Amino acid sequence: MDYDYKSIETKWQAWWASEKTFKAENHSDKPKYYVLDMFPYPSGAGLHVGHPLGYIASDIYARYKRLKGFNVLHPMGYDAFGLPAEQYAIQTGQHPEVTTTNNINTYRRQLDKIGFSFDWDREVRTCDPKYYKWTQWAFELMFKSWYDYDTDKARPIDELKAHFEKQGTEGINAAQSEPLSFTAQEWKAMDEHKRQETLMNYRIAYRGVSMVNWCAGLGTVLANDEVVNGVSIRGGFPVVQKPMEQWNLRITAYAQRLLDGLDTIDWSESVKIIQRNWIGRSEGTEMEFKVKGSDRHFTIFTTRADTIFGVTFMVLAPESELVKELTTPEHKAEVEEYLKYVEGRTELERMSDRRVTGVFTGSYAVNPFTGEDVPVWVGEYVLSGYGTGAIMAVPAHDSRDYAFARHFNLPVVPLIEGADVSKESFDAKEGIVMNSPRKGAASLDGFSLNGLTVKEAISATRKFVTEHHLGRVKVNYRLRDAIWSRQRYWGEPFPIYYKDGEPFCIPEDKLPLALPEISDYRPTETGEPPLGRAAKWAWDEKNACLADTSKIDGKNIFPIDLNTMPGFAGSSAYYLRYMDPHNDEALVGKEADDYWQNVDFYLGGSEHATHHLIYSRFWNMFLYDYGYSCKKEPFQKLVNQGMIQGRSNFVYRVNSDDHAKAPVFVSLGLKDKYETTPIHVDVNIVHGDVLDTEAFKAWRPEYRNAEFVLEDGKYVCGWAVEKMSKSMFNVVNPDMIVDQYGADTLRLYEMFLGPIEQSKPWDTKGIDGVSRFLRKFWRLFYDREKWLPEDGQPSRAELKALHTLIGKEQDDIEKLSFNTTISAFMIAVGELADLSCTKKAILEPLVVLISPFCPHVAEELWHKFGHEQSVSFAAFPQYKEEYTVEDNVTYAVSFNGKTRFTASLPKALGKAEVEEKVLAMEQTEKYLAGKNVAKVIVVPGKIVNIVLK
RNA sequence: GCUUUGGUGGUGGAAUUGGUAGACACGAGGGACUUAAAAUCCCUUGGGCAGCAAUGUCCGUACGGGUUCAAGUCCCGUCCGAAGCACCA
Repeated sequence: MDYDYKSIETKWQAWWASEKTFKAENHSDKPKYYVLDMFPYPSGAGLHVGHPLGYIASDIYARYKRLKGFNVLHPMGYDAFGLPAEQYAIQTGQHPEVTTTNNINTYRRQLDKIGFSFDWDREVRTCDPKYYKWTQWAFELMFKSWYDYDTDKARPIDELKAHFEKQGTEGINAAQSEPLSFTAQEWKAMDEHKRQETLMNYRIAYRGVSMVNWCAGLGTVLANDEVVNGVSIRGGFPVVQKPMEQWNLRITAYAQRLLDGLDTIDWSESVKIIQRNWIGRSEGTEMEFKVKGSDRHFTIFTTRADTIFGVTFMVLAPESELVKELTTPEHKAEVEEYLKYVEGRTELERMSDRRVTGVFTGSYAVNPFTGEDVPVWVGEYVLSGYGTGAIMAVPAHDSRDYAFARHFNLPVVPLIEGADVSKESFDAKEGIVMNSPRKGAASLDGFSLNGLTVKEAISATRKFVTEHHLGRVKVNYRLRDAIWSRQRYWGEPFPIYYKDGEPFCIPEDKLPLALPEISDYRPTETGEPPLGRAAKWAWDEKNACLADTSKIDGKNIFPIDLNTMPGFAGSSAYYLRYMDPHNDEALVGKEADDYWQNVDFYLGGSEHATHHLIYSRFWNMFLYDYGYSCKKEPFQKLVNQGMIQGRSNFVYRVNSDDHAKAPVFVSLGLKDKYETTPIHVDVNIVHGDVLDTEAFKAWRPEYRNAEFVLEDGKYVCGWAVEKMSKSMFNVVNPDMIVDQYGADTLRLYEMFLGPIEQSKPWDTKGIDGVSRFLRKFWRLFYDREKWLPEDGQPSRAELKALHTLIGKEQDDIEKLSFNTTISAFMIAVGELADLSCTKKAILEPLVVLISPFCPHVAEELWHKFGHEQSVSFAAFPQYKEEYTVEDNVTYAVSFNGKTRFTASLPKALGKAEVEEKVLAMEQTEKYLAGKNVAKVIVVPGKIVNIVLK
C-alpha cells in the first residue's frame, strides 16, 4: 500500500470526531494540563497558512502532554464580535450574525482538515448570548464594586455605602476618580442623585467623561492604534478629539498587582517589559508649592526631588484648572490666546509636531527650600493626565525643561559637579550634587545636599520633605483606565438602563440582555449609536422585561444604554468559560475551576501584549477577588508565535505605449536590458520562482496573448517578502497544501520552517523535503502491500537510533524546538531505513513518537499494529533502560590550545586519572614524542589541554 | 531618542549554553536504475592553497578590540535590521 494521505486523513478525522477522542473530562486521576490558543476572529478571507502555525504548535504540545500522561484541555472557539462584520453589514445589509456564522463555518472546515485535537464540545463564541451573558454579568459585578487599597481587593459597593453611613470617607482607602472627603452627616444629607454621583467616583465600572478619538465617518470611538495621521485606518475618515461620557473600567486600581504578578509567570521578557512600560510605575515625590502673595498652593510630582535647588520655573498643563486661578489680569489675554491655540491642536498634532510653546501666567511660586520666587508658566509639553498636571522645571537636568528654558530664555542652574549644561541638559541620575543650596544662599533648616551622590540626594530629599510636611512620597502609574464604550452594533450590549440619568443594572437573573434586531447598522441621524434604532430597547422595571422604545415614560419604562462593549470584553474571560462551557449557573463552576485552575500554556501573537493580555489579567484578578477564579494569573506560560509573511512574486512587463500589442514579459535575469514595470503575480501559479506561463495566460484576460522573454527556457520571477494579503497575490491557502501534500506534511512543514517565535516568510520550496521524509517513514512499515513489522530482537544500532530520538524529542519539545525535533526524526528514520529495520519493538514506539506531529499517519499505523487506544510514553518504560548510553564524558584533547582529538572517558574519573588516561593514549603519545609537557589542564567534563614547553 | 531583540553558506536554519561551526532540509551540480518520465538511491556542495588521490593546511559566524587553554556563544566599541514605547516630569 502506498502512502495515501487522502484516505488516511479523512478516515481518522471522522473517527476522532465520532469517538470524541479529544473530549476532556473535568475529573481525572491524571494531572491536568491546559493548552490554549488565542481564539481567532473569523474574518471573511478564511484561514491562510499563517493562522495554523500557532495552532499546529500548540496541538503538538497538547498531544505530547497527553502522551506524557496528562489530562489535557485543548479547546477552540471564536472571538466573533467585531468591526469588519459590522462594516460589511452596513455595506450590504447582511446581518453580522449571518456573516459571522458563515465565516465560522469556513474556519471550522479549514481547521478540521489539519487534524487538530480540539475538544469541540467546549467551543465558545463571544457573540452567543449564552456566552456574553457572563461578560455582562462580570460587568455588572464591576459596577457593583469598589476597590479597597487596604485589603487590596475589590469589594461590594454596599459595604462602601455602609461605611459612608457610619463614618463618611474617614478610614477609607479606595481607588477613586477624584479625591473626595465627607463626613457621615454630609453623606446622609445627600439626595439619592448626589449619592449615586458620589458612588460613581468609586465604582470599578464607572461612567466618566474622557477625551476620545471620535470618528464621525465610522460613527464610533477608536483606540489610538486604530488612528494614523489623524484619519482612521479603516476607511480613512478624519478623527477628532472629543469629550464623551463613557463607561470606564478602573484598571488603574490593579496597576501594582498587574506589575507584581509579572514576576510570578513564565512569559518572555520582552512581553513582560512591554507590560511594565504600559503600566509605567514611577516612584517620586509630590511637593506643595505656595503661590507668592496668596494663601493658595498647588502640588507637583517629580521623580527628581533632589533637583529642588535647580528649579528656575514651574509649568502647568494647559488643561489644568490652576491655569485660570494663577493667571494675573495683565497676562489674561495672552494666556487665553495660548489656550485657544492648544485646544485647536489635536493630540496627534501635539505628538507629531513637537514645538516648544508656552506662556507666562504672571504668577510666582515660592520654592519651599530656598524661599526664592519662581515664575509659573503654562506649556503644552506638560500633560494634564499624568501626575498632578504641574511640574517643577529643572532645565539643567531635564531635556524637555532645558528646551523650554532655552526657548524662553530662562535661567539654567547646574546641580551636578562636572556636568556641562551649556549645550544640553544632563539627565542621568548620577554624579555628585553641588549648588544645593548655592554658596551663601538660604535653605530651609540649613538643608544641604552638596557632596552627596544623586541617589543619596533623592532619598535624603524624600525624607526631608516627609518630615517637614512639604509633600509626600508617591507612586504614579502611566496606565489609564480602560474606556469601555463603543458606538457600535456588533458587540455586547451594556446591561444598564437609565433612570433620571442614573445607571441601573438589569437584574442578574434577566441576563443575557440580548442584542436586538435593527434595520440599519449605521449610527442614527441624531448621531446616536446604531442601537438607537432598536424598536424594543427600553426596560420595564416593574415587569422586569424589555419594552418598546416608544413607551419610555421615565416612571416605569426607561431607556437602555445604546453602546456596546469593545472586542476585549469577550476575550477577557473566555479561558474560564472553556473550563465549564455549558454551566448555566455560573461563568465557571467551582469544581471545574478548582480542577483546571488556569491556562498552563498560552500561545498567540505578540500584538496582544498590551491590550488583551492586560485586560484579561485584570478581569481575572477582579474575579479572583470574589473567589470566582482560583488563580491570580490566568496564563502561566505564554509563547508568542511569529507571523508568517507572504513571499510575493513579480513578473516584469516591458514598458510599451502601444496598448494594442500583446504584453511582453521578461525573465528576472534579463530584465535589466529592458525598461520594465514589476507586476505582482499570483504565487499559486509560480513554482520555485519559475512562472507557469500557460497558467499565467489563463490568469487574466489581458494576458491571454502574453509573450515571454525566457532565460534557459524558463521564466524566472522576482520575489519580495511582504505582508500576506489578497492585494499582493501572495496568500497561500492551507487547503491547497493539504490537498496537494496532506495535512501531516503541512503540519511537519510549518514546524520545520524554523522556531515558532520567529517571523518568517512562507515559501513552499522546502515542502518536498518533509513530504519525502513522510513517504520514507511510511516505507519503514510497508513495502508496497506488504506489512513489514515483525517480532524479533532489535540490534544495538537500531535501539540506538530509536533511543537517541526519544531523548532528543523530549528535550526539544519541552523547549518548543519543533524544527530540531523533526530533524532528529529525519536522522532516525534515515538510519533505520539504512539498517532495513523491520523490528516491531522499534517501529511501534516510533509511531507513538511521531504521533504529535503526524497524527493521521500515526493513527493509521497504530491501528494496524492492533491497538485501539493510544498510549502514553510511560507505557514503554523499558525502552529507556534497554539501551543506556555509556556514562561517559567526551574530553576534547588539545595541545597548546589547538584541539587535536576527543577522548571519551567515564564520568566518574577524577582529574588525575583523566590526565593519566589521556597521556597514555596512542594519539597523545604520537603528538608528544620527543616533546616536554609543561602542564596538563583538566576542566571537569570538558577538556584536557596539554601545554608543551 | 529610550527599551527589547537579532546579524552564521546560494536559501530556511542547527550548535548539549564557553568545547570538532554549518546538524537537518531546500536549492544547485554529477552519477545509478529506466526505452522514457515519475519515484527511489548514491556522491559533491563555506572559501583559499597543495596533491592523481586518501588527505593535509590556512582563513572563516556583520566589523574592530578584549577576557580565556578554548568565543558564533562572555565583555567593550562601531555598523545594519526587526519589534515595542514615545513629551509620563
